[in-house]
Amino acid sequence: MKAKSAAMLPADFRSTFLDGLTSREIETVVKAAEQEPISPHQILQQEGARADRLWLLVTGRVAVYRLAQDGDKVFLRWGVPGDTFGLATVLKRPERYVVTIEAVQEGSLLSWDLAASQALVLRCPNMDKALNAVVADYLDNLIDVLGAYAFQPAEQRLARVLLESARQLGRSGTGGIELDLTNEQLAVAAHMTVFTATRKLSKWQSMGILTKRRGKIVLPSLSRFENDWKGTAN
Amino acid sequence: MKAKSAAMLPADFRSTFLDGLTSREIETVVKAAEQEPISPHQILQQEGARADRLWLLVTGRVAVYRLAQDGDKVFLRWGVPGDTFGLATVLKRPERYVVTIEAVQEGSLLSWDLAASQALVLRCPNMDKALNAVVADYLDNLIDVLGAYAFQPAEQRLARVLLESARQLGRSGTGGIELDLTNEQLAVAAHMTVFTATRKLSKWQSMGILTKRRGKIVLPSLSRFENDWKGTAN
DNA sequence: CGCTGCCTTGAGTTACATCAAACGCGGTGG
DNA sequence: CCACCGCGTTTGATGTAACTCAAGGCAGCG
Repeated sequence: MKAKSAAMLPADFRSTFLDGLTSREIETVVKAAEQEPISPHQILQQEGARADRLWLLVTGRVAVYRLAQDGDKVFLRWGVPGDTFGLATVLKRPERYVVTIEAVQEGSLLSWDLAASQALVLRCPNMDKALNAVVADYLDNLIDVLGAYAFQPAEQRLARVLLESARQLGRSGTGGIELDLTNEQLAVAAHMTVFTATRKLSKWQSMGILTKRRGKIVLPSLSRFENDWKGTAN
Repeated sequence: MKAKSAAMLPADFRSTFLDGLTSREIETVVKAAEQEPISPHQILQQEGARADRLWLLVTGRVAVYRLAQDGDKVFLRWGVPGDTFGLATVLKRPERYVVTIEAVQEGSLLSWDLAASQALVLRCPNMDKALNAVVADYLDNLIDVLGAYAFQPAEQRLARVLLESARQLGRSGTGGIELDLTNEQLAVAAHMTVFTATRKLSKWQSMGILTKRRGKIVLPSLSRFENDWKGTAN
């Protein structure tokens, strides 16, 4: 299905990638895209496979991870509307995906196949810069993850994951910011077992700095949670 | 000191960055550079500081790390001749370094200040692509580090560090590949204490799959070590 | 009203960090 | 040539965060 115009994007749509282009270029780019719905558990790209499309998440949520040699998933980040993936398609040779991406919510994406994306790079002088910005952002983000998550105790990792996730996926509802995440999803994102995650979360709940129902977490507020948590001397 | 020509680079010099440019562009770029010697412990850039130069390591070795909030260093990678740093100078706004880099050996670098590097981006049409390639490489590397080092047991991290380091910094000598690294440097790179590193290394030595003197490790060969180590059922 | 899947709790185990202490290589000066 | 010194290294004892496994509770759905 060919996308007819930029009008198909939500009004408040923000994307690092598109922001790097002129509005005329955005028009061109969006017109060349195919739109496609996605559903939970669908694998959108697989590391090692030939990178044959560049794509942009329009709605929904995806998980970006890498497969360890022993087969389990090393979570890297969430993908939210506006995020661009499959950059290997245009900037690596041989073009192979380096990460695996799986949808975790209903949603939709815009995509460009190999030929189309390479043509766009030639046609739009700002494409290189726009891609640069996207890659640089990912790099920054990963350095943060490595520096701040990877070599810190489980509790701090979990707290950070909660904050980041709340920022990206939180809906504000009665009593604070609601997050649709199961203990297991949090555990994966914070790189720990479900058991450890449960214990920390329970502890926090009994301290009154968050509340939780099955499959849902509610933080009073971002700054509130951050302060409360730091105040508990770990 | 202005660099006079590309002739000042070693004959066998390889750089992902320069490889992305035409030979005419390389000429232009190198002519615009300043050359500077570096010595151990010298801080070449500091995270958070204003990014005011783009630079290329010509000879020597540097360590790239990030400072955690509690002040200790989170090692990210070695930098070797041909590696480019300070990319934030041209591709981030506001331009701030995101990592700290420290020299660990005598050597030299070529650098371009803020104005010069931005001018080069405008003058050389392939700069964007060349920078892209560099950033994409770093991203790949970081994903590897995250996936393979960060969430694996200490022994596997150390083995990987040895292999990577040998590849980058190893000299081949009598009896195999020699590495000038202290236990402490290895420990930092593999994110563990010196004690743990010592124990693992001693174990391997007593198994006969490597030898070590003070400040030096000798691996029989890359593939040999890799196989031997895997064969020991961890 | 029972079933299924998420969640919780506890007990046992392990890998690794921490700390204290001593060893020995390799340089330096007598 | 020997005595010394300092730093990189080694070893052991101890503590602990987090994983594993087993079992049971409970929410929400049919």
